[in-house]
Amino acid sequence: MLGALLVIAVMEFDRVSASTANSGVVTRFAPSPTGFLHIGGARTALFNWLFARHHGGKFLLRIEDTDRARSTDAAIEAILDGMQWLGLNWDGETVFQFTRAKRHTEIAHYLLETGHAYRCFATSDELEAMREAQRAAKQPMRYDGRWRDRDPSEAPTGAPFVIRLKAPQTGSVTIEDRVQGPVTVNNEELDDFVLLRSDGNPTYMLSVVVDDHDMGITHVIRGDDHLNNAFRQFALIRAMGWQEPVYAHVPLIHGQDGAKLSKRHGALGVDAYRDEMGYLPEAIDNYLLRLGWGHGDDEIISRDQAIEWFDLDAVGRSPSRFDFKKLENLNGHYIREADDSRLAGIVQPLIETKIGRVLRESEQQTLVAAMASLKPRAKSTLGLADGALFLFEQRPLALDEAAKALLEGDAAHLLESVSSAIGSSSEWDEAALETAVRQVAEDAGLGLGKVAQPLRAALTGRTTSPGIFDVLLLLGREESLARIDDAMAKVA
RNA sequence: GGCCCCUUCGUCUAGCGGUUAGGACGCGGCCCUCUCACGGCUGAAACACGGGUUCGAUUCCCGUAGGGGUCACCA
Repeated sequence: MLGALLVIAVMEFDRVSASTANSGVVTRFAPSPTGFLHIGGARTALFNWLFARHHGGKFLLRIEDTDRARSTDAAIEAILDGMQWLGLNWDGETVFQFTRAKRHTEIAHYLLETGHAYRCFATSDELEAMREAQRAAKQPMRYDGRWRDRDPSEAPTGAPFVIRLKAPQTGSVTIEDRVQGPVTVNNEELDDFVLLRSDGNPTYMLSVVVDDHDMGITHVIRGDDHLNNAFRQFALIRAMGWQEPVYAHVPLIHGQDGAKLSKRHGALGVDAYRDEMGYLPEAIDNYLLRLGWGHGDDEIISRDQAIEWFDLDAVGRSPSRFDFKKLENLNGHYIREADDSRLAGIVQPLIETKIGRVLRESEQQTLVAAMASLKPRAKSTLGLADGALFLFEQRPLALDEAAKALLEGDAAHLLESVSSAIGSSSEWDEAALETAVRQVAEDAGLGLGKVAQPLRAALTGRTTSPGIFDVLLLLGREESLARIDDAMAKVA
């Protein structure tokens, strides 16, 4: 019953999409949920999204979950979550490919009936032997068409079979790829690939073509590891008499060493870029956009600008290497531009984890206020959290080695002078604090730095921090004086 | 191995027959400066190689080398 409804729905969809096929751009991102949304997939999704938005078209999402053994719900979650985080919203309902298996099967049988496909009874062992022989003879390894013209009655009764496409064996096909340019392959290079497995399940090659057609996809933008598949899919599309989509095969992203991106280099899930490396989504989008695509000398490109400028013709044809340094630089830029309360919201849980307690309301306000002076110093939200940590640490502060060194010598006297100078100040604002501290330095015949550094060590436990007057302001009078006292006690 | 694709500073790229080969990241120096950042100025740094075509090639063509992708009843 459900299946019947599905078929009707698909046929309906089919008709609708066919009537709109020429009027607008429809792209899709079609990940298989066998792992997280990795950075290469994210870029493919971004390009599809930008192209669709640029043309005022639609961007669809299809989960290719036909490999039941390897697909997981967790992976689906990770993909949807990652896309939302990157701001890659898709149009319409998410299509789950597995739910359309019946439709795919029907197409395979239709092809069989119309003579565009045939049953192949060759066993796995038999095919393996064939490939082994080809390997030994240094021949290209491909299915030799042994059942292409044989009568199915020659097979043992009840023997399992697959359905293969009867692909053209002569001539050639040229794909006008929007990124790769015209690419031609001789049909003899292609074999009769499997449409339907012996267990009756459709293969990826069949499913993609049918789904892309039914979903009205006009532009297939994907990694160039699929370029060879495009020729096989072409044969299938033609056998069905369908309209071919425009193809754009984007080069893959490589690691810093030029080898294919692997876990070792950062082919991690986008969630790792967020949680473990502290990147902002807009930084990742901007970086990914500039990887393999350029627009003159422009580097910092807003979302709106990207939509306006993005074009497939400007996508390069050579693979590019992933450079964390540049991503980091972009991340620093976007952190500086980000809203303070948004950043505080990202950083707060990180801080709470580190100090092992929840931030009070007043502390949350301090955190937001601290962002202005912390932002220009951070390259990641992790670093931002680390920079804010001193504000909420418990007294007496644990000093790092360099900070301890700063408190040696006559630091105690200086701190005492500072303490009484700022402690007696009626105002606790930047102007008053600066006047007071500078006066201490001048009286001691020292530069401001000689006073500010020990003070910084006392107040933050570190040797680097935002400007010393910002620190004083953020900490407040009571906490500042108490920390200075702690430090003096420690030195004495 | 067959087929397909690629090749401008270390990296990402601009260039689309005539440029002092531009920008960005990173790196060095200087400035700013209470530290670290930010910011500003500045320096070093590239057309893989060999043939053509052309008055002239980074740019067009062909090789060579190097790199990548792909050759499943996986997607």
